[in-house]
Amino acid sequence: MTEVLRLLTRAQKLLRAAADEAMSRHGVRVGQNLVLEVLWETDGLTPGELAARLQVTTPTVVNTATRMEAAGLLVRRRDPADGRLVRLHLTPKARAAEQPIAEARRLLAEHATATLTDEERRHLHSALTKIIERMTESAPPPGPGGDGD
Amino acid sequence: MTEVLRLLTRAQKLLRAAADEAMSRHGVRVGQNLVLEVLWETDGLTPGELAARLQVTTPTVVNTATRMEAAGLLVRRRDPADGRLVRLHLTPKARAAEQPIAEARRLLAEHATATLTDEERRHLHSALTKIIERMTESAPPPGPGGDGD
DNA sequence: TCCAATTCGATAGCACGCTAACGATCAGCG
DNA sequence: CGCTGATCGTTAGCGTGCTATCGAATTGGA
Repeated sequence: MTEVLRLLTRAQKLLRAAADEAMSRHGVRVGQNLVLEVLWETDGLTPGELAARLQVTTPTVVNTATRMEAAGLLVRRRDPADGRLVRLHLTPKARAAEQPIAEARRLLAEHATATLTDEERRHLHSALTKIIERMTESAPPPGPGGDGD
Repeated sequence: MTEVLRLLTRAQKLLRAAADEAMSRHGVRVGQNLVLEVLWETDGLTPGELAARLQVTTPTVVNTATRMEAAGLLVRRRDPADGRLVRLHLTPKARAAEQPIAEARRLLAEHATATLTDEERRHLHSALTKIIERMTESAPPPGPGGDGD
């Protein structure tokens, strides 16, 4: 029964490692590519907005942004209208990486699911969605005493 | 297509967070419970053996073992026959935590997959296994130029 | 027997996630 | 107009993974 948890962890770890290796060939780490995916679409977001879209905490985005700034992938600009806000803007270097990285990501997904049929992919998609819904809505995990069904 | 990767990451993250919270109530962090699971079964393993079983690197086990030693969950003993080896032995405290932690883990798995039918669980299990096989055997990820099918 | 190579665990340093606490800025009320 | 509270980003510190490197111990060949 707890086997599924193990499989999920293992699969995710393997995929993450493969993604990191693929991304690294384009000068981007696995966590940074998630930031890029959002900023390619909507440049100039704040760390807080980015964190909300990526479903991570703000400090996580701040740290990643610092590394990306050091790597020349983005620049921080204070919002002229609200001095509390910081807006993250991609550099040309980051824009140039869009196509190859998106392609690498697509290839990885294809590779990983190559031995699955379309129906199996749909089932997987559906099952994962159900688990995510389950874990988000009834967030309180089962403790001694039963859960809230 | 890359959607499945996102879902997998998100599901794993939610489950990990829930597991960490559940385990923390028993004084054990999520990474430590994996070490416990193995040592409950086979006490006195070396960090290297443990790492192989958990499919992580040795430094990861060493660090976790250090934290667990500080928490009074295990003790290190040098192997009398081979001075290079360190054997990890659980304390009574760690053994006492076996039942509640195993139960918490079971409840979590049940909770997470509560909205899935048995057939859906089998499909999920099968799909994840296929992905893991795919990623382990043909480890080299798809790079520009095609993969090795 | 003794030295070189191998095999261990430990350490250092990084990426990426988290919570807690801090400082700066803005908004709103008196 | 000024002060209080809310809202930001940042920093500090931790857990869990990784690679690279080091020191200690064992092993095997000369």
